[in-house]
Amino acid sequence: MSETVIRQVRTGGRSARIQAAVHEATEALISELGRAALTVPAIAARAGVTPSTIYRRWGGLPALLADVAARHLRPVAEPADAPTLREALQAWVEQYADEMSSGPGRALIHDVLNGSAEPEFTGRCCSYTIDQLRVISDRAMARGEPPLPLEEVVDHVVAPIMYRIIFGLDLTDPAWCRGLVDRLFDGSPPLEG
Amino acid sequence: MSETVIRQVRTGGRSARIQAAVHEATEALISELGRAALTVPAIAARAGVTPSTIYRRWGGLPALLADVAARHLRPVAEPADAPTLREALQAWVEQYADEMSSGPGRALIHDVLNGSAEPEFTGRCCSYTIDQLRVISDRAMARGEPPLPLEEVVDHVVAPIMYRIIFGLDLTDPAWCRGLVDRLFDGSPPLEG
DNA sequence: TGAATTAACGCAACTCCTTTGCTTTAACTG
DNA sequence: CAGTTAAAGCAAAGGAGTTGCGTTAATTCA
Repeated sequence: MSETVIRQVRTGGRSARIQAAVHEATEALISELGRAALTVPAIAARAGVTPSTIYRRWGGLPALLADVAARHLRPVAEPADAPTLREALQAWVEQYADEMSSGPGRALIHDVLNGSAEPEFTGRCCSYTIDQLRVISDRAMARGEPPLPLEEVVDHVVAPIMYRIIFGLDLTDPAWCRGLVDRLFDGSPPLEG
Repeated sequence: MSETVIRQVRTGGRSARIQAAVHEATEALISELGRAALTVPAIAARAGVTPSTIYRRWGGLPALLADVAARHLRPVAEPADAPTLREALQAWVEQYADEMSSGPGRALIHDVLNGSAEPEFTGRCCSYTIDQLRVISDRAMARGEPPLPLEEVVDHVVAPIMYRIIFGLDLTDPAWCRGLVDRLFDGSPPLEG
């Protein structure tokens, strides 16, 4: 016997204000103390809020960090344009790999993955990536070029990069990233060649 | 002025016994209570150990879970053999994807990634994968077939699968996994085709 | 083999994160 | 503008995590 309770969410004034204050406080304390010394009570104090508010809204520190990280991973600008589709993707991949493999980038990814078992925050990150790729693809189509096969780009360009970052492997060779894009455009030879 | 202290680690009797007891207790409590209700004191009590022992040796619950998970992710057997290299890889990928995308598999991966910023446990998992692929490759070479390009297999077969699992995407289409291997062996066409 | 050394565990006290029941505030509804 | 009820504040209780110190036992070396 389960009652379906309609629970309306309040998005207005105070809630929005507190969310902003908590996010701000979190970012400030991360840069001041680092993640090691970060605690919910400390964030609450900085934000002018009681700890129980954070615990009830976010559930705990990992979920809060994931929320903040996911927000940071949202691209601030549209991907750079370039004369050709290949060059545009090349440029985007280079920047993507640089940002994600940097110290702060790895920390953000770590935070997002630690957030929760629920794919709430990870899903957001995937969407950001797809959105960027779609912009690049649409611009190219407007010039008469073929569209990007988005799924293949994710599988064979984005995934290899993220795999190495997530599993702590080096990503210092810029030529390797370019090779991923080249392989996508030029095709790959059958085995044994 | 830094003193380099040689700190020898003790691997003998008691340490090994306690490590085994703690691992056993962890696994038992995971299946009894689930990860949500899991705590270090509970594990310590079950293992007949004081909590401080666990905190000092592992550092905390996430690191302990990562250690246990990494141990579980170690392959129990050599990969299945098959008449040809392609079939052997095909079979391995199918099993790999099945195990990793299952509920328990995703939980183990999550635990390993949450373990620590240090690539201690993630590195182990990568090694397991590479080792399995190397076995498949070596067996094929003994039959006169070409070796597997290990790095390419990781980049274009393993990475796409792991990316989808880690970011909470579906992985229900077995044909998609086969397609990854086919693409590796048959090559991929250049764009715009 | 046996004594010396010291890494690792047990114990206990302490700190403070986390949870929870209740009250108060203020966002939404009609 | 009054009524309803999410969401925040407050405070107390519970429990996770930390640390200093004594004890145990693994390792080394004579």
